[in-house]
Amino acid sequence: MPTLSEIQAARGPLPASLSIWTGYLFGRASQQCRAHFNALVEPLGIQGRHFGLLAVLGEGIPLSQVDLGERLGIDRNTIVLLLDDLQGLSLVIRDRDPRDRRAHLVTLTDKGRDVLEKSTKMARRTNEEVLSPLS
Amino acid sequence: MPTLSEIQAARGPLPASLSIWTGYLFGRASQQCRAHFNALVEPLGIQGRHFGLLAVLGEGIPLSQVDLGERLGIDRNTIVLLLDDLQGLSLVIRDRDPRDRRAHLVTLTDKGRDVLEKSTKMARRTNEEVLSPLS
DNA sequence: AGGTATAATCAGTATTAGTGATGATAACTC
DNA sequence: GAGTTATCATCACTAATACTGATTATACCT
Repeated sequence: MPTLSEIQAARGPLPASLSIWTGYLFGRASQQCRAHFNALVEPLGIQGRHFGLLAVLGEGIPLSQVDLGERLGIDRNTIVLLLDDLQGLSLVIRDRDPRDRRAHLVTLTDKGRDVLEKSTKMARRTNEEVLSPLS
Repeated sequence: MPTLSEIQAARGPLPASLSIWTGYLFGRASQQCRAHFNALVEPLGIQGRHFGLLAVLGEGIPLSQVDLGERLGIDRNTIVLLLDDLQGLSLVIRDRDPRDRRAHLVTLTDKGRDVLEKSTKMARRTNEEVLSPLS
């Protein structure tokens, strides 16, 4: 994996005065990755922010929505909305957890696994293209 | 400057399945930097997104708003709003460009230079603290 | 001079994240 | 085991931020 300064150098002429501001570099890089990836997965009906959920669920362990939120650093309320999207596309299922009937256990459907696979390829492509100017 | 994998390792237990998704790492890192920095500069009345403007203007070359937007990757319309904030705090001045009376030349005031200096220190502190878990 | 392009601004909209309240269930306490 | 408190998911509302389109002034081009 590249160093930050390599990334910075590759991103083209950034204001010199901002080179000390690492957070800015992260922001720019994240912005570019997101834009690139979003364009790639748009035909699948999802966005970058859905990918994290799919990827974590792809590990095969059914998780509650709180768990998902904590792992991904996403607010619980936002998780609800993102899962609504994914459920609307039949990519995930919410089942009551028999051990805790307040919670929902979220799992990928077959279609969800398929979309995860496809979008994982897109993620790799995004990495390559966004980081390609390096070496 | 550290490598991405070092940063990732330092950020704590991230879902393994997301390690291929570089954009996610950038996003998380950027999020943390912003939160940390915002808290530090809040007493100065500004936010992270204002810092970029101050820093670029701190180079001493008066720039038009379009130039600022291009350098920072920020929409022209958003630049207007951010400069409104900074002008409201008397940190910048907008003067008509005598060579192109459509454009405004934006420069730092003395107070702006002072705030830039202080917030630059905060930026350094943020870098250190956010990246400190590395060696 | 007339047509086209650009700079800044504004008003409106869209997107997204965050807050507070609610109903259901669980865990705890006595 | 009844009552209190805490937690999970959801919803409705709000806040923050970014994007769109229109407008005005000025420049450029021929």
